[in-house]
Amino acid sequence: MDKKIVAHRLINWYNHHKRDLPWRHTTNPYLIWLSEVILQQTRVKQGMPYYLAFTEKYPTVDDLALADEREVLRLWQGLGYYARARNMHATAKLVHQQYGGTFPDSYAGLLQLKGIGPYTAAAIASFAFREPVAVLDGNVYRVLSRIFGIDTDIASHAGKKIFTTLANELISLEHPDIYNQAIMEFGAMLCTPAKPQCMFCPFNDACIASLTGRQEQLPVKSKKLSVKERFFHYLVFTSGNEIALKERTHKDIWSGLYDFYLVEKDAFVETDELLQELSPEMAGALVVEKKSAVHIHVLSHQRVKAKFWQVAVAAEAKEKLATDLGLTFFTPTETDDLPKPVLINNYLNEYIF
DNA sequence: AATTCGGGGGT
DNA sequence: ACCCCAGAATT
Repeated sequence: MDKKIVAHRLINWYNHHKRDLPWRHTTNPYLIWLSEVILQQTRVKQGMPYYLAFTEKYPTVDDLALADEREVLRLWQGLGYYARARNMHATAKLVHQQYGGTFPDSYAGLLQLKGIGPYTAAAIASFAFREPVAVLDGNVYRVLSRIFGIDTDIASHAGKKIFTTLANELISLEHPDIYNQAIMEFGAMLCTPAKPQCMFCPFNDACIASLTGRQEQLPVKSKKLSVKERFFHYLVFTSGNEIALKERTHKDIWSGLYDFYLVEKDAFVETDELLQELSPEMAGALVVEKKSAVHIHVLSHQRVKAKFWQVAVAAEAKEKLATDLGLTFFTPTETDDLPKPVLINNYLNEYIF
């Protein structure tokens, strides 16, 4: 396949089939950055409402910089990979305070910012500043591996180098922004992981994968994901209409979010055992009101099995319990304003509110 | 180079 | 049940 025709065919296909997406109507680096961070490992359909919410609440990088991090995480709630939101907020503050609200205007400059890696730097540099640097995302790996029949492992150092070099040979110097949009859109809409639409593909006369029937074998990705199983015992302490929550600050899933008092064990144990272990002298002041079934919450790398015990706390024991266990009691309104994992939010909606 | 970070959707 | 998604940071 002649490398010079690839960009032309991709752009031609794109001009006829592209979706109308809001971040394609701007060259504002802030809006492009926002969309790219949201879309990291996230489908357009899932990210779209978040993009609309963030652009409405924080129209400029300065607005985002001045926001409280908890508020940013709350708006991010449900999107996952919460470090993205924390890094995004940190970068907003840096751009606001150090750069006067103006983003770096080059790939190299963007790459220095928290939460901006090779992909996102290339995306912003090309879309906002028309810098001819090729994006490498899951779509690009798939499209290029198939058209050129490259079976080098895309997770390996050698693979990344091969694809990076190839992508930067293909990029249109006249329209680097459109080329980058086009190849990703092509991968997302036509050259899909399963059942690609080869019948309608502008490369079906030359695509190595199509000609050899290896569409489903490419790209080659060596990855084995070990899924760990975890057992969470959540003690949902209530006092009147208030609920006790705790910020997750350790290095684990859901860092920065709020959940209930958590006891993790290698397997489920009984309620009595749990409360005795917690505080033998206070067990009498605690009344287990509800016990939930097992909620299985699936993450890409963990299977969390959670049981919830709703425990009423006697008024005289409330302060000591909160102090001893590092909890804070919140009203329903306050609770709603806190960022929480989907597992916790679901429980609250189902059993409390 | 391998792990760790969510949650949703497609097959 | 398994795969992927406009990846990045950490070890």
